[in-house]
Amino acid sequence: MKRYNPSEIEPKWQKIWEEGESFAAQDNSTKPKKYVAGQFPYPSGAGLHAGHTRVYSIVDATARFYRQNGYEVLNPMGWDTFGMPAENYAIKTGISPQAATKTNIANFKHQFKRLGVSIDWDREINTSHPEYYKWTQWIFAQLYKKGLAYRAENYQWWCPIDKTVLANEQVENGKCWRCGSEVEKKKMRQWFFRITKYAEELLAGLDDLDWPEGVKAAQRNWIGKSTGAEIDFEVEDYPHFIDKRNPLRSDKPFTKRKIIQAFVHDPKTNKYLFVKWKKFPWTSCVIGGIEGDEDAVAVARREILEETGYKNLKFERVLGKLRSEFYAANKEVNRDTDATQVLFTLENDERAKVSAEEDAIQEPVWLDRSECQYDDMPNYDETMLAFERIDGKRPTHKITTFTTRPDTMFGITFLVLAPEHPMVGKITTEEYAREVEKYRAATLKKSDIERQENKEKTGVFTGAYVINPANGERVPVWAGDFVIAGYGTGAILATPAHDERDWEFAVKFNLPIKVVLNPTSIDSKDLSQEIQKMTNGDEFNHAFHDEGVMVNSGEFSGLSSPEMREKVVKWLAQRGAARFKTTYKMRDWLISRQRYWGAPIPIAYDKDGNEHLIPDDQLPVILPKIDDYKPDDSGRSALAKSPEFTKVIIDGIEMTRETDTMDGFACSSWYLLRYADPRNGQHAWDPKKVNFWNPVDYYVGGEHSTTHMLYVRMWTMFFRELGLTDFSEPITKFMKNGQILAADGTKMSKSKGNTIDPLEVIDSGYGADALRTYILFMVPPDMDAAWSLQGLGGVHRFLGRVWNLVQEYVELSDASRFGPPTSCSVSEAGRNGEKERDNDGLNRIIHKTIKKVTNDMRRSSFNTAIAALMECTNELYKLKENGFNDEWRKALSDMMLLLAPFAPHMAAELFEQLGNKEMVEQATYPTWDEKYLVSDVMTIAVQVNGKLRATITVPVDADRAEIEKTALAHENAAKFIGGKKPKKIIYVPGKIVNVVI
RNA sequence: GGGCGAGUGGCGGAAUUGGUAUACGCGGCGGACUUAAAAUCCGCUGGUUUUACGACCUUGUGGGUUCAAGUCCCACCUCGCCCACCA
Repeated sequence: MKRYNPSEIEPKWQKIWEEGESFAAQDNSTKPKKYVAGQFPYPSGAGLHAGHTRVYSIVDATARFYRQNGYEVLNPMGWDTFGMPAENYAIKTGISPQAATKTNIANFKHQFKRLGVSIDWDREINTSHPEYYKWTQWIFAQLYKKGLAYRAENYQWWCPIDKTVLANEQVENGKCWRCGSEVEKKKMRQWFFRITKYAEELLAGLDDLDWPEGVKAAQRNWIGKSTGAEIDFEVEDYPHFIDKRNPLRSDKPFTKRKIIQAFVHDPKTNKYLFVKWKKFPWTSCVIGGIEGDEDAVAVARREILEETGYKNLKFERVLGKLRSEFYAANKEVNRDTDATQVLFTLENDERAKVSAEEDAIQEPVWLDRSECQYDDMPNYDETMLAFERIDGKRPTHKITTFTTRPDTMFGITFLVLAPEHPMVGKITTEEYAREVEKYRAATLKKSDIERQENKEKTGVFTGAYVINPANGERVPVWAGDFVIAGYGTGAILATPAHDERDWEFAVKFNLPIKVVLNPTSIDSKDLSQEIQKMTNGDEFNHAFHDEGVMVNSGEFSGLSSPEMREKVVKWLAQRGAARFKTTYKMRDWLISRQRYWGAPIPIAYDKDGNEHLIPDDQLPVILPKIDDYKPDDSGRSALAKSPEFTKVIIDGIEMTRETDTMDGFACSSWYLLRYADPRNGQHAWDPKKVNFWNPVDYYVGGEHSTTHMLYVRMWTMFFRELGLTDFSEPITKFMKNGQILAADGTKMSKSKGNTIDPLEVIDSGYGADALRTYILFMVPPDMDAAWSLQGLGGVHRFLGRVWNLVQEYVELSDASRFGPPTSCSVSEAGRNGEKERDNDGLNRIIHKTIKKVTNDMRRSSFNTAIAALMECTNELYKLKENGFNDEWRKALSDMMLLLAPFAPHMAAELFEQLGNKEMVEQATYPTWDEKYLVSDVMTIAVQVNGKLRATITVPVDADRAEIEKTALAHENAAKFIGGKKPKKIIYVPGKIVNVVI
């Protein structure tokens, strides 16, 4: 008897498959299609690892299963070849990425073939081949034409020593991975794809996908939708000017002076109250000095009365502030004034007597809006600023914040801007300018990791204030790096009593905490006390951020927080100060890389720096072979050093090419479509072929595919808009494969030396079949699993048993040495009810297994399917003690068909040895017949009060009464029933009798 | 902090719809074959208890629903993974 020797049969069948092109997918098939694919690999120099083996064992078992089940199956393979490793290798060794890639692909392909995977190699693609990236560039052009590819400024990591841009993962503790020097963030022009346009569609589409919930959740989280409101805060204006007619004199001392500027509006005439100076050709509003902490409004009221006699005034609001510097000749000082502007309405024109002194120098006048210019203020624009406020027009300076909790509006005690926020530079007062600038610079240097690790809040006061539009309160504005520039508006309103982060910030910088929300269970006084304790740092150290009832919120007090959210935004919206807003965490996709080894971006610039698409007939923009792959001093890729590359003529005009290349994710965002039509030289694909094969029915990939799969989805949505596909979701079912861990349960890594080399496993005598079957058997496909050599041995032993069983049968059958036929088939013996053994007859075993394996394959439960085949083998071993007969040939053949998706070489070999002319991978998958599964008896569990007390065997056609009678009569059951009358008897047909007493 | 998932023998795991928990494999023990070993084959293998039949306990912990719970509900504990100052 021949021993199982995979090293003999595996090469034999691999050769047959290759020569017969057994797995070529037919475009014009009339069969239903199944498109099965694993995420294509990056062919590294190290060759296949255990993870690859896992992915493609899952893919191949599924592909083979559907192929045997009458589907036209597309199971392609390609290479994701662009990327940093090849480029770094080239910089180090001088071996071109093209050459290294070629070698690696050849090695990967060879290794895949040794696994015996059923791939249609005619459809092989390679993203770094011009035939492929021509179309990647073409797709870029389509996106560009629709405004979905654009250039914008963006902060990038920059190493000043290497003079190169670094990716996030190349920055280690704020230092360059290569030279160890401190890196900084630099503003650079970068290319983006506008994926945010699809945010809502990407989110909504998830609901209908047959993907693992965890993967869907990760995408939802990545998209990060949140609904809230944008709220505008007027900056308390404080424009500064120097009186040009009265310039400062450097030899004179400075004095500070606080003043008010009082405006009175008469609604009847729509005029404004001013005073005209009698001795000078000046007209101005009422002006007066403030002493100490005096109330500006009271001062204004008094000054108006003193200077003009008007006394019935209604206070409207404080408008803001103006600051000026000038030389006051009469006092011989440089004066720095800080003017608070206050507006009143005239209720009636009753006047008091003005003092003789005042009367002598000035008289009141009523002016139209257009006439209102202060003669003593030289800068007309600054003057107008104050009047724009009088007119109720929009303020010139505002800060827009995003919040999900507008209900806490009345609890705002400060604002925080991201340090990078453009308003920071504009609003910061001179006094704080140095500190703010220092902080800003320090923040830009911090790596993201540092920002993450150091959770301690940092920030600086800008010196500026804004007005809370809900209650008119003055609110200080801070800059802090816990606010992220790219999210929302890069500015937040802080309600420390009701937000953890604001809380921390307030505590650290000793800012006020104002409670405006109570849990319903505690009345308002209680919570204030709690908060008081919190601020004292006692028992409580956190904010209350749940829903509740509003307090201290003006007319909104008493509303529930969700109710308030709606109402306060609507209320503010009437004044143009707020609007409902949905934001997404997801940013546009940055695709430009200052790297050589990628698909060149098909853009050129004219003399004036205008962008021009490379025309279609000049595609592809070929990546030229160069000698030195190092990026040059400009921080651009090595391509910039090639004048032949950079120079291009478009429509007769000489231009300079873009030297950035595209992110590898761009290349992998459409490869699943290219497989449907991989050799098309005229188009990216023929929609007819793509609409036949795609979307992918079964896609296998690792957990790091969240972004990859978002990008694939976005592109597909775009293609659908262009009419290039009929569908907008590219992947119908996704299987997230788990990792293979080392035997000690830790991650495999070269440095630890605990990796498993699949080729070594094959060569050491186990063979590809045992390797594949073991990998699928160890755990369900989506679970992590630790490698076990003993486990592999067990599966190898199982395959050996299958082999020996078939050998035994074949040898006996060839020699025609079967004894007289034994009645081991239910089809004959079972029906006649001759022998009890017939319940375990050949057909029953096989059909039971067919059913189990088929159903398990449909739900990708490979481990249990293989377990069923092991069980089947064990049972056949017992059965063969009674001798073989002719029925075994069919039974064993069927078993080979079930085994083929896992151990295709052995199945093919044994299927052939069993005398089948067909190839196992083309032969029809067996179906089960229920008639073999029904036995003439069944086993019923007997429970008393829910506890198992006995099992009884009854004829299948026994009726309920009979079964209950048998159950009650059972010795052990009767013991527990103890002669009592059952209250109730539950009978679950074919399974259980439960006697309740 | 947020999200997702998982806790079942000595180990990996099975139990698909609430219906005989521990399939299958590993490991362990015993046996057959062998001069011997390997390989192969056969049997036993959750715990406590019992001569035995059996009984009692057991799916992270504590409650609940139900004739019946690994499975459903509530609370808690532990672990893993992903995202993470996202307002």
